Amino acid sequence: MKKTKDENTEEQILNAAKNIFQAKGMNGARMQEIADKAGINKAMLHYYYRNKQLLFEAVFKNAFSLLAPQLNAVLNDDSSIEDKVKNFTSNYITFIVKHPYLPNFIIQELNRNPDFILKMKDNPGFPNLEKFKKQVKIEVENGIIKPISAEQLFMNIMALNIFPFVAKPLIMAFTNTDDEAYKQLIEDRRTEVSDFIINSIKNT
Amino acid sequence: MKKTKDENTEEQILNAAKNIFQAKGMNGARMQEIADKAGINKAMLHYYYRNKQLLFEAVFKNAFSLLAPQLNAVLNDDSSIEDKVKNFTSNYITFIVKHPYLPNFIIQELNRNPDFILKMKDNPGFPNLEKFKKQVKIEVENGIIKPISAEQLFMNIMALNIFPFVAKPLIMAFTNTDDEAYKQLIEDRRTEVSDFIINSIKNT
DNA sequence: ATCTTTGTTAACCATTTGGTTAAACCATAT
DNA sequence: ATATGGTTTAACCAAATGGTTAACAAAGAT
Repeated sequence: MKKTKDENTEEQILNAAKNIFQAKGMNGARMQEIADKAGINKAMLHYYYRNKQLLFEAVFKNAFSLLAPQLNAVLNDDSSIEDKVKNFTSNYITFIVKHPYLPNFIIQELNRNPDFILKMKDNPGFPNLEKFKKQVKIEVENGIIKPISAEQLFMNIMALNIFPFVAKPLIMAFTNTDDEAYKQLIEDRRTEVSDFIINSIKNT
Repeated sequence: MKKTKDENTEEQILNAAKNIFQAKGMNGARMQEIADKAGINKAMLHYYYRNKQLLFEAVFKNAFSLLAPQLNAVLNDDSSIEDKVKNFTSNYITFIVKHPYLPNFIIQELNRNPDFILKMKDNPGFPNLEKFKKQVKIEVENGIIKPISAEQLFMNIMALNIFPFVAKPLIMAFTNTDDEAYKQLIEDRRTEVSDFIINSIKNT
C-alpha cells in the first residue's frame, strides 16, 4: 500500500478540515476546498469520513478536547482560588495565542447547534463545577474572598479571558487599534485580568 | 398599486431576513427560506434587495445600529465611571434579553468578514473611546479609581456583559443549568457584574 | 505469480441554490 | 376605459455542491 503516506492521509484531511472549518464554519466550508488543502481527491474525504457532517464532528471533537483540559485546570486543581485565577489567566492566553480560531469556532458552532454539546457531556474529561463550587464556598466562609457564587465567578473568569479573542474585530474597531496594538493589549491582559479579578473578590 | 401592503413588503422581507440570518448566519441562510418566512415570492427578495449579499448587509447594518447606541451610553455620557458601569450593565442586560441573537450575530459575521466593520466606522454614531479615555485618566489621577487603562476597562465591561450571551450553550453545559436556571443566572448579573467591576476598580 | 485488500482517482450524478425573465396584476392618472 | 408604472408571480436556468461509482494502483498474503 501507500502506507508511507497512509496514516498521513487521514490526518492530513483532518488538518485541512480543521483549517477550513475553523475559518469558514460548517456552512461556509466546501468539501472541495478541504480536499484541495489536503492535496487529495474529494472522494477521499468520503472514504475516510463518510460525509461532511461526520468530518465536521471529528474536527469539532478534536477542538473541544483541546479546550476542556484548560478549563479543568481551573476547576479541579488544589491551589487557592487566587492562584488558580492567576495561573489560568496566563496559561489561557498562551494557549489561545497558539489556537486563535478555537474559541470562536466552538462558541459559534455550539450556538448553531446546541444539542451538539450533549455528545460531549458524557466524556469523563468534561469540565464540571462541583469541586470549584465547594472551594468557593469554603473560601467565602473563611473570609478569604468576598461572597460570590461559583457560577458567577466562573462566568467572570471565562468572560474576561475568552471574550477579547472572540470579539477581536469588534473591539479592535472600537478601541481603534491595529493588529500589533491589539496583540499588546492582549499581552497586557496576562496580569491585568487576574489582578482585576483578585482585586474584586479578595478580602483585605 | 398595492401601496397598502407596499412599504410593508420591504419591511417584511427585512424582518424575515433578520430572523433567518441571525439564526443561521449568512452561509446557513437560504433565500427561499427567507421568502417563505416573509410570505412572498423569492423573486421579491431580489426585486427589493438585488441579491443575498445586499440583503444581508441591510440586516447587518440594522442590527449594528441597534447595538451602537448602547455602547455610546457608556462612552459619551457625563456620569461618573461608577454610575456608568452600573447603568450600562443593567441596561445592557435588558436590551439583550429583547434581542438575544444580536451579539452573537454581530460577532460571528464580523469574524467571518472583518473588513465589514470598516463600512460602519465612517458612520457618525460609531462608538469611540476618546471621551471615555479622558474620563478614566481623570478619575485615576484623582484617586477615585485604581490605575487601569481605558481600553482594558472597556474590554472588561464588554466581556462581563456580553460573553454570557455569546457563550450561553457552553456555559450552560459547564454549570449544568437548564434554560430557566440560566435565565436566573443572567438576571443575577444585573447587579453582580457592576458590583464585580466597581469592587475591582474603586478606591476605598 | 496471482489474489485480495486497501488506498486513490477521474468522471459522473442528483439536488440545491442564487438569481433571472417574461408575463400578469392592480391602483391611479389621463 | 385605458394607458402607465410599480409590484408580484410562476417558471426557468446555470452554477455549485455533497456525494457516488467504477476502474485503477500498490502492497501484502497465498
